[in-house]
Amino acid sequence: MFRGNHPTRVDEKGRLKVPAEFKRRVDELYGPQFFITSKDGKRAELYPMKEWERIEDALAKAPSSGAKKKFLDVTNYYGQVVEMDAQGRLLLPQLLREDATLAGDVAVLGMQTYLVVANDAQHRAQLAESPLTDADIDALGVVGI
Amino acid sequence: MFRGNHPTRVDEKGRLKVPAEFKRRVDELYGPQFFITSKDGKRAELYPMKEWERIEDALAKAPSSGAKKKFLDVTNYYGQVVEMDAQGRLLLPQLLREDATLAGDVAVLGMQTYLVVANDAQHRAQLAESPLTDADIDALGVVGI
DNA sequence: TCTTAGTGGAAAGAAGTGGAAGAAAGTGGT
DNA sequence: ACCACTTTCTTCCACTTCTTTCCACTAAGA
Repeated sequence: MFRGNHPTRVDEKGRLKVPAEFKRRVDELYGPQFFITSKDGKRAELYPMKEWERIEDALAKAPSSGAKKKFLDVTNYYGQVVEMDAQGRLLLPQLLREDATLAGDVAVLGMQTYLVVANDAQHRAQLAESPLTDADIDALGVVGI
Repeated sequence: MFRGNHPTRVDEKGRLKVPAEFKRRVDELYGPQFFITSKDGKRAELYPMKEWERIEDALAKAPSSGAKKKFLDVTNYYGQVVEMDAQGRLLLPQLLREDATLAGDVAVLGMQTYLVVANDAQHRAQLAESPLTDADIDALGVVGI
């Protein structure tokens, strides 16, 4: 399980340094292979290969639909299989770097089964724009929050 | 399995450079022969010959229908058997190059068993036109995305 | 001070590109 | 009908550019 925010940097070659905390988990639970993609072109999502394959399988079983087609179109457009180097760096796909403004300082968020990489300023703006409401929390139906 | 997007170029002779990542897979699993066609004239689809033959077989067993006739009509209209050269290039059928505006920068998308070649700008425009919404994602009902 | 995390960059190798030379196909004239 | 010429197509060679990998240094924390 990936948890929390670990700020890191993207160098001029477009390489993302995977924060040590996340790298430990990756080494332990998964291999060095990732599927890096995006659902909106605004932030990168890093799926350990196993997790992405699980999603592909689930998707293959789902009936054809507009949503499914759109999902495949966009995730395949931004997506690339990428291998982490010995120093724990991932070369982000160029299209995604450009569209999501991923350069210099970025935030890496643990989202349970995958990681999100976002431009810090952009991410703050989005949080401000669509904040979590009481109604959202109620809808989750989770006790103790 | 073909996955993700590997941008490449079509030169003035109409030759598509197959991205190295995809070429490796082709060399490994299939031969250099492809069936290049389209279902809508808007983007090219590249089927390794084996995969296309599998489709033909399935089609031969299906009962005659309007859908089948239309499928054969359009795929045979645009279709051509093409062999990859030693440098990993495919000469795209001229009709398809014209109708799908395949020149200069193009996106090559891995769709599991086949590849899609699309004009980059055109594909982006389509993504922008019908974006993937939160509701779409909810509708998929897949855990962990 | 020692160990672990993070960074930069050089060298080797792979990928991509253009174009020249050879082959094939098409055309016209005797 | 055959030959010669022209033009187009195809294949392959050679160069350039980019990518990847790995080494070594710096910085930070224990």
